Amino acid sequence: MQLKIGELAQKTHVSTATLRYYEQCGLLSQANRADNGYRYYPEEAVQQVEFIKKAQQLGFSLQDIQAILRIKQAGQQPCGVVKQILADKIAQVQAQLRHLQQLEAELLHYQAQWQQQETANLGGRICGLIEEVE
Amino acid sequence: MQLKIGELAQKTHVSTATLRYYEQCGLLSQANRADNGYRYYPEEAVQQVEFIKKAQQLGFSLQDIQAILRIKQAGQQPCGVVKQILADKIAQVQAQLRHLQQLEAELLHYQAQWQQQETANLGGRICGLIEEVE
DNA sequence: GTAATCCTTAAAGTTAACTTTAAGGTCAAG
DNA sequence: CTTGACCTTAAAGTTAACTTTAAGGATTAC
Repeated sequence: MQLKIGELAQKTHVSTATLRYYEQCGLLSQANRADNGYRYYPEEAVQQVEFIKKAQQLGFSLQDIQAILRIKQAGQQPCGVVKQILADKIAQVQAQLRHLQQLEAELLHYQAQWQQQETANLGGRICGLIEEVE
Repeated sequence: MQLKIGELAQKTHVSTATLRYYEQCGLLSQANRADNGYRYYPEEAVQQVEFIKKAQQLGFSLQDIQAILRIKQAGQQPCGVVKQILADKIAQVQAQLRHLQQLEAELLHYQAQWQQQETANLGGRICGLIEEVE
């Protein structure tokens, strides 16, 4: 069951233009072409696009993702270069995790602080911020 | 001890052009001006710039960071709107944490798998990836 | 006092990741 | 057999977050 580009677009919620762009960037290479020139994608393309989107949400650039995809696709015969890329990526992810956890703690702290104030004495005071929120 | 823009730039490893740009975006407002027009920053500006950089590394846009800064600066009199922004931000951060943890697990899995192969039977085989690495 | 270094602004240029436009070929329905 | 939805490419436009350039005034070092 091969997918035309529009079908892949629908399934992944990514525009056809973006899919062609990903191909151009080397993130999505395996589209077979029919005689009329149409691209036909295998089912796995759906997971691949979803992976790209997820990785992007985590703050990776398309170049980063290309490197990660190479790692994933290698699967069987890795070499030193690729291992190094993977080790770097893991270190980055772990650093990011630590920072995010710290930010989470900070934000939760503010939330808790405000919850307290709410239940305390803020009778009819106006929030000085509303005007600045666009 | 007020800092000139170049001094703030040195302390934060952010270019003077970027600092002016942040001011223009409303992320850095409190620079006092001397008679000659020079900006003079209070010491706290250093933490503020560092916060911006950290948040950025976590994948927040300058707009996001503006919203977070408002939350932090509010500190005392929050209102419903701001609380909502904070709650959203916490949810986002937590979702991001979950995804990152999953990615970490995946990458660690590949790393472990490869380590095993290494110690096994890969006698003199060439890594099929090297050519593809640009 | 003059050269190097720092500051000012406004505006143009850059890169990533797209989106939009233009100009055209293909296919399925009526 | 033509209309509308889908596909093709190449190229130009967009947005965020900067950087660079240009033109000029202020400060510091000798």
